[in-house]
Amino acid sequence: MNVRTRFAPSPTGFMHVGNLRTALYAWLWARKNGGSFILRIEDTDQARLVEGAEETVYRTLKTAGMDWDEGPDVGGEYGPYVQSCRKNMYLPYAEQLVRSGHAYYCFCTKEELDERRAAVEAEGGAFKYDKHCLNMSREEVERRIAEGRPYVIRQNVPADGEASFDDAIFGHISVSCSELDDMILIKADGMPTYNFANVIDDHTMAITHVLRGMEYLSSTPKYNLLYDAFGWEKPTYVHLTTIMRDATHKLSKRDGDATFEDLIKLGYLPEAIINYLALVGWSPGDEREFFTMNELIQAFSLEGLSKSPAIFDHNKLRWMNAEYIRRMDAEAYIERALPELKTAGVGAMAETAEAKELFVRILQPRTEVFSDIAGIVDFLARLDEGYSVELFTNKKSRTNPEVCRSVLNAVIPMLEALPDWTENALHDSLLGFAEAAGMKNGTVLWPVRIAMSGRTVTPGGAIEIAALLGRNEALRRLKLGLSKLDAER
RNA sequence: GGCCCCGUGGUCAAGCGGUCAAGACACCGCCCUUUCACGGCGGUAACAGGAGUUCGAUUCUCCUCGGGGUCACCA
Repeated sequence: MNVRTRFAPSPTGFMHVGNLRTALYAWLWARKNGGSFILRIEDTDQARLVEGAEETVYRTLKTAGMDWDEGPDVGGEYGPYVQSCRKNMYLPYAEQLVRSGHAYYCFCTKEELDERRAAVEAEGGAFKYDKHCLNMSREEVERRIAEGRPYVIRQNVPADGEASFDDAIFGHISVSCSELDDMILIKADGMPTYNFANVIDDHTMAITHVLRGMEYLSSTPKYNLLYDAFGWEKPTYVHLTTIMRDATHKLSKRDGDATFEDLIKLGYLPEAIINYLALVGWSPGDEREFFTMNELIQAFSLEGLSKSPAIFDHNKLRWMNAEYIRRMDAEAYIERALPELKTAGVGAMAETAEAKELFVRILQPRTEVFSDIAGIVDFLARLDEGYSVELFTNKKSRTNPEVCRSVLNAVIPMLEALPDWTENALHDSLLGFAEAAGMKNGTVLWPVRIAMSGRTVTPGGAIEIAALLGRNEALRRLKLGLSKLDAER
């Protein structure tokens, strides 16, 4: 079988990660089977169009590493790929259903319907269209159409019997026809509804596997009535579980959950996001966790798809992103980190090859997300001189104000006399002093690092920081630290 | 509310009648160490509840409970 899958977003805004995962699974399934992945834009709701949303879809898919064989921008044999451009294709199919008795014209206005709905709901009932226009004579229908009265075309759902379909992961789903409403196929503006356009498009585009969100699970039996009415072969349905923010809320842009592009801006790597996302709701069945796109294509299977919703775990995404960052080579890392260093105001410190290497060494194992960097290194650009003298006291390093004062008093002139301000020289000098003084390394290095950073937690240690700061600034900070200690006496 | 779907540690998730119920994230402890991080080692922690079926249920069935979805001229 020539597998054809599609991703059919409506251009109503940004692409959240749930959508992206749907696209990913559809893409993987097509690629795994040597089939085609089709991009289709579902813009039948003219009121909800959002400027630029289509480009966002293209951009997101591309940076996520997915390509498409057919779509609005690349064309294809089954075009057009934008539903509004296919507008004229749907009506004939709807009329065919009218002729075969599977659909009918309806002249009830939205206002009338709202009224009836309100009345029924006021009594606690669930409104269902009452087939009010079903038995209108042909002549009457034609007369009204000739008068120019607005109308819709509705599906004529049988009064009884079962509607059902088979889902690749949920199995047989069956619902009684009496539960089903006569859904609108063609709207008053002549546009098809999503429900109808979907059936027509999936069929005319020869889609073999429909991967889409869970929210369509309960309406799919209705679609199948349509397939049966046309006598068409049904695609394989694969309904994907929802990605949740927590146990009771799904992820949504509206509630401030990050979109794919938000995550990219925050400094997440596309490969890490995709890798993580693939694992939310799908398992390869073994213990592997790291996948390249090609490995995902190999490993992907419908059987590995989960039936229950999954909560999006930012924590784990962060961890996975950190893993990807650690695996970058130094060159790629510094290229990505440099802009962050610049915004932190330490770009000038990262100009030489040695300095770059040093930054990579201290930063790469500590970077979970690139946007973290600025906050980690900003102290290098500017010392917050108001730091508390209490920072000098650290039990594990066996320091107290008295010890720190004497260390700094000894170390400042020693470093001033250092011929070369290099990591090696600083290392030998500082550790040599510790040994000579019979102190733990930490006892010497702690006050030096605190004075130079004003922080208890820093990337790298005293030696690295001193090297980065350079002789003048490092000594200035050491002297400042000493004077703070003296002032406390 | 009707209908549909789901229910293994805090989270992801393996399991598909017989397991001491994997693994990962997070958390905790220890080691390494120039703080933190990285790395190494170890630990806490789960089959929602109740009936069945069966020699035997996490696994099959039913009920309860919990959660989600859906009931638009939105997709």
